[in-house]
Amino acid sequence: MNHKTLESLTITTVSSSSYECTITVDCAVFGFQDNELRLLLVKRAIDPFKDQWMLPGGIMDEGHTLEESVNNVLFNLTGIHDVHQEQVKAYSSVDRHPVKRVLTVCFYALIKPENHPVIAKNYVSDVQWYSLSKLPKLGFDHDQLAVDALHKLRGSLDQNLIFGELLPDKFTLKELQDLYESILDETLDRRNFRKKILQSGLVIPTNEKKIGVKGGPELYRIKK
Amino acid sequence: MNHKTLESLTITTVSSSSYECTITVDCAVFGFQDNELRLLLVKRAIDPFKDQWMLPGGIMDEGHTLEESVNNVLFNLTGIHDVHQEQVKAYSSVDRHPVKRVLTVCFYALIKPENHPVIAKNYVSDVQWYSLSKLPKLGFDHDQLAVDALHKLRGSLDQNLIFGELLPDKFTLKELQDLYESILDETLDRRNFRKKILQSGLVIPTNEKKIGVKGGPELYRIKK
DNA sequence: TCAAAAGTGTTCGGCTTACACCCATGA
DNA sequence: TCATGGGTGTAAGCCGAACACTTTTGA
Repeated sequence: MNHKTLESLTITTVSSSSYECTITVDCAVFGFQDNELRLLLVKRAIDPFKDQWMLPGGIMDEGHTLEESVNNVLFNLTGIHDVHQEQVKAYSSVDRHPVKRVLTVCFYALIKPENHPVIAKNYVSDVQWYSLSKLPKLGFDHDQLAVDALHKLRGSLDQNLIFGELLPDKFTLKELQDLYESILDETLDRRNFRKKILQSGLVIPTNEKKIGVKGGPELYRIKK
Repeated sequence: MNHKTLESLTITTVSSSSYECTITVDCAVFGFQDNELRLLLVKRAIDPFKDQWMLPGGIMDEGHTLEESVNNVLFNLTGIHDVHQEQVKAYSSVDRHPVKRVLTVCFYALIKPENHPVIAKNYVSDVQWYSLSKLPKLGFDHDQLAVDALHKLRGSLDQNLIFGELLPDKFTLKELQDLYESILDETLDRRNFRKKILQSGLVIPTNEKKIGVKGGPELYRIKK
């Protein structure tokens, strides 16, 4: 443990002399496209890390919470708006930003890409959905943030109905299974998967069939 | 969604004009004492929230990470040092501190109270271990932080060997079970609990018996 | 008509749950 | 000696894992 800063902490109430630090939010936006899980990356148009891919991120603005700032940042960089997000973790290494000290809180969000066309805005020169298996090297420490966000997403698979955020209103069980397999990065038994999902009662058939697909699969929707 | 601050975010790289904000850390320190889980609280000696109980907390100091700051804060307020902690969540409501805007990252830590005598230091007038069932109303939004920290602790019960941080080197299975029951807030079947723990292989007998207790229970220790 | 994908049930093993009596010890 | 707590085993139900064939549809 480091006690070098003992003195600096004897004033422990918040006052105008407190050390302040820039706070940013970054967001791992996941979408399900072409039957696989994808991550939304932006290419940065300015230094540092000019022309490198990274998670969309930006400063937390005055008078707004972290969550509100995530929405603002996503809109300003990619045009995406009104997403629900979950907090992953705060990162505080003193050297994670080369110019000045920055504390970052990372989030993940789940969206349906077909409902959210993306466009590069402001200091971003490009926006792309990347397959998780083909991610480029990311700027800053965003490789780590992306890994942590995926782990968090995985961990919440059982609890939440996260698929509702990622799939269209009507979907086949095959699509749902592909989504699960993408997130977990493992293959699942089709019969056991169907049994588990249908027994949960969270997904119900619509009595419609998806056309243009061999086998004529039933379409399902989230209950309620 | 609120787009009022669109303009303020068009400059999204970090610059000297970025909005800055005081960052603090708070820590829910859990200890196992008198066969129940307890939470370490400090009584604040200064305004705001003078004379109210709360989680120990303080500012993140320049040149140190959040984790290092937690250790510094705990040492400066309670004398506790060198604890391992886990991050719970960041809190960013704009009005959570009555004087100025403060972003707080909350942690939890697990310690053995008998190894960490506590003393009130600096702006703290008292330090006490509180049974979870008898917590007072806490200052700031610390009621919420405490609940969230306990949930996080609960969630990590299965994965980690967290008991190693909370129990003495040698302990009885009854003590371990009491710890689990305290954290989960439910009663467990004694035989099933023993079976599960012993089958896991993470706990092994020492061939010593605890004296001063009826029944003469065997003492166990964490493997390796 | 053929290739591809959808749909469907059963068995097995392991894990969790419920449950009651005897033994060791301190008071 | 007695009251308290420690220690032990078995049976039943539940859940997850493994596994193959028939039906539907688009090409």
